Amino acid sequence: MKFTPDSETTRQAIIESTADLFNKKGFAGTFISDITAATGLTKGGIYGNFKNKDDVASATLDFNIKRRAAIIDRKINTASSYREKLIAYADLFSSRENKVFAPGGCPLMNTACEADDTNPELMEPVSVEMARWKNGLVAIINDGIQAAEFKKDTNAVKIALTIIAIIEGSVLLGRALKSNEDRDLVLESVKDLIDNMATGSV
Amino acid sequence: MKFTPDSETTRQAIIESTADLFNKKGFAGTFISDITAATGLTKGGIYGNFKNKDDVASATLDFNIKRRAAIIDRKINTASSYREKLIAYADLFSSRENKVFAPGGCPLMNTACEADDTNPELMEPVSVEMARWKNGLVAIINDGIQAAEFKKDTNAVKIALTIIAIIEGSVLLGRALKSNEDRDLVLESVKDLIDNMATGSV
DNA sequence: GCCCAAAGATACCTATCGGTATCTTTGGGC
DNA sequence: GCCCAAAGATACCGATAGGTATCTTTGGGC
Repeated sequence: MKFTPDSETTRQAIIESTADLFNKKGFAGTFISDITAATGLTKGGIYGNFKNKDDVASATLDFNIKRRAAIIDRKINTASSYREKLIAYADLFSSRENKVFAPGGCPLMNTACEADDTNPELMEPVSVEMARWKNGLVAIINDGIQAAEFKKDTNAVKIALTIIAIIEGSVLLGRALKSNEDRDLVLESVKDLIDNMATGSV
Repeated sequence: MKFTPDSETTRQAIIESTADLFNKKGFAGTFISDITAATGLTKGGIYGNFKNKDDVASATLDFNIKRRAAIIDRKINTASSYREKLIAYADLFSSRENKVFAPGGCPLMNTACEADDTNPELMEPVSVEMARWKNGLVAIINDGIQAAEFKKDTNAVKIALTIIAIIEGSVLLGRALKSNEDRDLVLESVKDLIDNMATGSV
């Protein structure tokens, strides 16, 4: 049976009800039987809408990445100053808000860890999104420098990467130490970092 | 056939030749066939020395964690001042030295990402080691405060966690962005963090 | 050099993996 | 209300997963 994507709504339903699965259990740890169980469909239903398991996995990863990005972008856009935009990042990932990720944690980190040495196809969108994240932060920082919110001698790329590192690191720490307090404490360092490059600070 | 651990040297050989495998491909992604291929043994040889795949995986994880800790501890102990000890951390994880991890990256991060929602047994040693890492850093910082190397108002736990976060984040960034430059740039922030809490700085 | 315990090889088992071929249902156009 | 395309269910496939039972080799004690 040649693969022809027919029912776009079913396809979307499969993606949505499988997004958490792949994020939690990973690519190798998620089986077609998990997918049929989660969707209530049978193999026929899955393979009528996707070429194979890889295909479901990439669609799902794409969905998780886009959802994450949308949540972040929405919040960032409401902030007025560049400083606030950066602060918003730290808040967004705190245990209080905690709605950036699908259950299972950051899809970028999860996929990077698993696919890195095994699945370049799955790794590619992660690299692309990570670069987008970095560039977005760099742009905010550079704009903030232009607007005299941040010091002129700020290394935008270094700060941008460090913010990402602290955020992702906080997610890892929170999970490994099973501690929201530790996670939130780390995220305060993002604010310190921003305060340090703000004009007016020493 | 009841399991009795017989040949300690074979057992160790299996662990050593499988350590990289599990770290790269993960628990679900590594098969018994991979283990026999890597060791040159047959199933009989494996199952004579290990109860099951879980057993090989935990032994391997334990090995990777201990190896990582040994490399770190050795280097930290050579540093004379507390400040140098902390600086040594950042250097240790830079792309120049790069010998902390088994191929496949940080076993703590890798295992945390995969096992977190699926395998509490495998997750446990990760939590233990992460706590040990945190406590070790906190101790160094507190000692440094006592020795007047660091400011009195330093939040030791926060700095310790942030150092870990930046280090682990740098590993993730390096892999996702396929960039050693970015990875090393992030690690400079660890030094900045230390400089900021050093007495003598503003 | 014989003997025997134990390490490891061989052969085999069941379950389930990803995937496919075919049958059945269903709902919109006429 | 009949017809038909297409969505999805059923039934099946070979390969291989993890694991076990049994055979074979081997080296140390005597």
